[in-house]
Amino acid sequence: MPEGHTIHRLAEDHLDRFGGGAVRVTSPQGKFSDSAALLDGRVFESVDAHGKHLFLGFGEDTGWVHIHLGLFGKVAFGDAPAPPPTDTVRLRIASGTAYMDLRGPTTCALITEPEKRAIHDRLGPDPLRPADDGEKAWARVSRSRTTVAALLMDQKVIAGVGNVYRAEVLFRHGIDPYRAGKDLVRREWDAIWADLVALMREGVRNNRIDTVRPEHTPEAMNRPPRVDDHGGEVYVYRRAQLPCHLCATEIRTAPLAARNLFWCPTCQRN
DNA sequence: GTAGGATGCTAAC
DNA sequence: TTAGCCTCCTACG
Repeated sequence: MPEGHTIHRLAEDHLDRFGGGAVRVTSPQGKFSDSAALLDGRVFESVDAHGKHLFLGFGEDTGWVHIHLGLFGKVAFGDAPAPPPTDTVRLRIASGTAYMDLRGPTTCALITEPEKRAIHDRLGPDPLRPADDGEKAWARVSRSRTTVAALLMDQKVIAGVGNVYRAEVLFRHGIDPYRAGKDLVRREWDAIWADLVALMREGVRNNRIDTVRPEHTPEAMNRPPRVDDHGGEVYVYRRAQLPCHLCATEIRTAPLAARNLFWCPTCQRN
């Protein structure tokens, strides 16, 4: 379930469980064995998250574990004692009280501080990083002929937004996903950025994506709650052919930048 | 049992 | 633009 909120939540959860203590590090599946051996027994010092990239810090001399979950990567936490790992566990970190298993990541690698910096440098501002703001993103969006739906998925433009947040934030602002970035006005972008900050912070808090306003919840509208493994309450994501919560128009879907875009053709005409 | 899809991204053409 | 990567789960025979 990896959009930016998941990664920032994982950073917090790792720090809570392992921060400041020595940990056992293994790679039952084998692909991270050499680095795991290097890290085993060291102190878990710090965490960082930028967009969909997670960094686990083991100190200046040792470096960072760089994790990117990709589409199917998953982290599972549990209490000690850790059970025998299954053979798909790429990385296991364990302390006296807790363990975590990482499966199926696109990236799990031990990197240096300069390598970490290079990753930050190629990522755009992240609505979940307190020091970031939408200014640099606006500079790119406002000059681009690319559709706003594609720009929101471009991690060089804005880091952490994925297919759910892109669809939902465009719906919440009534914006036609196919508009070119350069046709947006400043006020629209500022509103999108501010909304992403709020939505994604709530996503970190709840560990899932909810985007419907209080007046549009299932209880408020007297409709059944969403039944979907994704879990959250949303307006359009994966609701193709279902009626829009606000206007009852059929939600549409189409591939855009190799992913399925969802939108309401009636509500999103701006 | 098999196929296909999923909240992602990159390298190669 | 496409294939490829990595895992898990559902739908369909």
